[in-house]
Amino acid sequence: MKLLTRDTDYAIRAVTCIAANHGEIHNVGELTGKLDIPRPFLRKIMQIMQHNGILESIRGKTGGFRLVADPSKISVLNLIEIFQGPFQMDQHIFKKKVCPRVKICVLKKKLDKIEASVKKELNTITMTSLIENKKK
Amino acid sequence: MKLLTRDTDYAIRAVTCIAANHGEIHNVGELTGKLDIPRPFLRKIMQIMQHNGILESIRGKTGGFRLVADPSKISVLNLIEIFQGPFQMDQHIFKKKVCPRVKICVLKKKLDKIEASVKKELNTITMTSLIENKKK
DNA sequence: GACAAATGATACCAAGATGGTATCATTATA
DNA sequence: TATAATGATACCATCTTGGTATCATTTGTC
Repeated sequence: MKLLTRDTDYAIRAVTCIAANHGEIHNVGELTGKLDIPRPFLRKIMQIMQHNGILESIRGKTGGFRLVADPSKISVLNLIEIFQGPFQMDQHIFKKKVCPRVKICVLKKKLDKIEASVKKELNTITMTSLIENKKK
Repeated sequence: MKLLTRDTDYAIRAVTCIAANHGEIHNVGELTGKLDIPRPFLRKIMQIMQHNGILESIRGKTGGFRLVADPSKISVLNLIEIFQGPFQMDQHIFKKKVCPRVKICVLKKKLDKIEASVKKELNTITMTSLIENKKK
């Protein structure tokens, strides 16, 4: 049960890396080298983040991507939901009928509670919190 | 990121159902009817639990399965690990090189902490805790 | 002993998700 | 006008999930 898929993982790397030099334009070629992510795959990921209001793109020869959202407001949860869809860990549990003596509600409730707490935790991990404070 | 896959889900149903009548032999045909699980799939699941010391099998015409482990000591975590392998939510994160200014350790540590707490919670959900106490 | 009905062991399989690649069009700078 | 960036899409191989199918073996009952 992977919490982060590959694209989310890569996205976190890319965003933190860009956020470290906030305001500057970074192109995929540059990031590919820094982050060791396959270039075409990273391109796709960057485009998705652009569609989702995390990045802004500049086209043309000296183009690239720039952070448009506030890095202190982008959480790991945000990126997970962009790349993996709505966060839910207890899909399709006990939808069908079950042995009558089993308290399905207990399990459902406990799992829901776990889910909520994980979600909350993931939301506190912001991009800023992942960047070194010390200069150099 | 599903916490429980289908087999784990089914296994929980089956075990709780069997545990509700502890000591008795239940065959797959009976459980299939009660639990609404495809028969051959349930058979496979039961066999896996037998291999893992949860159930004991009785062969022959009046055979079936019987609970061999203490239902108060079988947790949802146990079943997850049987069907889904070792519980780890942060596989392959940041294995390769990353932008030097990014604190990869922070993310790793936070995810590890989340994982540990989820694991702990899942371990407290035992089969007994899912069975109705009231007779009938 | 033969039959029926259970499990044991395995092999197979379709659909969807994952982790990418490839291609062509468009934009903008030099 | 050539070059180098992104935009948009289509494609693709592999793995995982959620099963099915088959044949062998065991055991109770007639």
